[in-house]
Amino acid sequence: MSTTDDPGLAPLPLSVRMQRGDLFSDQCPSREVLKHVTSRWGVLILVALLGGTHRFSDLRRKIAGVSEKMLAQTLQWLEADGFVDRKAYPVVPPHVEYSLTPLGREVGEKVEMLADWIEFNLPRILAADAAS
Amino acid sequence: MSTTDDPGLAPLPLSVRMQRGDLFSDQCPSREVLKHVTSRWGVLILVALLGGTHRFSDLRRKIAGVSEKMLAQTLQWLEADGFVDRKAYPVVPPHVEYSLTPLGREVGEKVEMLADWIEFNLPRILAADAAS
DNA sequence: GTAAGTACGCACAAAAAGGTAAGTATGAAA
DNA sequence: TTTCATACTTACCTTTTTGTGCGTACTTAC
Repeated sequence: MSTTDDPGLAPLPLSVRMQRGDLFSDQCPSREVLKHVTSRWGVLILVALLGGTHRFSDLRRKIAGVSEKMLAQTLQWLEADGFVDRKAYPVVPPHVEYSLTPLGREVGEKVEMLADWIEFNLPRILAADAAS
Repeated sequence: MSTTDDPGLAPLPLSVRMQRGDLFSDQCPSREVLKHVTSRWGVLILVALLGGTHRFSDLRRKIAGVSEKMLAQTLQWLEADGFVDRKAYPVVPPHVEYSLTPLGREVGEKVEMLADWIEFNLPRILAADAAS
């Protein structure tokens, strides 16, 4: 099966698939996409891949704390959304390379800006935490 | 109690609180902040508040699908992180106004850029979904 | 001979997130 | 007089997410 594991993504009419999404409405599929992109590991994967192609185990080592299961799953979400490109070489010790598609590079950049902002402004945020 | 409900935020030494965060490392507090900001309702709250001050029930109506519980909880996270300002008027039917702090406006803008990108590019993404 | 590395899938379990319903105080509208 | 609206909190339960450990097929290094 090559379809998504999510049974909620029934075939939508073309007219709907042409429209801009609306995150404020309940049923909008953009919420699913947002979920994948902003998921715990999705953010880190996108940022990591902005730095270039990585193998599965490279990502696993770079992103401290991910389990193999979650890394695989999140990569599959991002692949299904068209953000990540997976290239598998049928060699004996498995060899798979992950990279961003053009679409993935675009979201990745937005995500990275957010991630960078948080990293850079952590001190200001922690100061707020302490004051609360 | 005015501290966070999260027992994991023990008092950190000042020297640590001055440093830039690193999302790739496991224990970095920036991951907590990221979690709040990119949480299911956090994104929507920040974007909504970029449009101006809102009352609790205004937010509830604008963000289709949030429960009161999650709205309250997410607002508390964002308040503790210094992104949201809560102003309560001690009148009989409760009246509370939420707005963004300067810090909140900064993250909010990053988040909005991501949200906008997703909404605008939904058609391209759904096309990828269909092709998978 | 045996352990390690690779890129996962699967079953089971724990943890976290989320939803629902009810309660609160009080004034105003129906 | 019953109902509604406000801004939550709390208890309880369900759903979702995440982690853990094991298995795989084969090669290389020890």
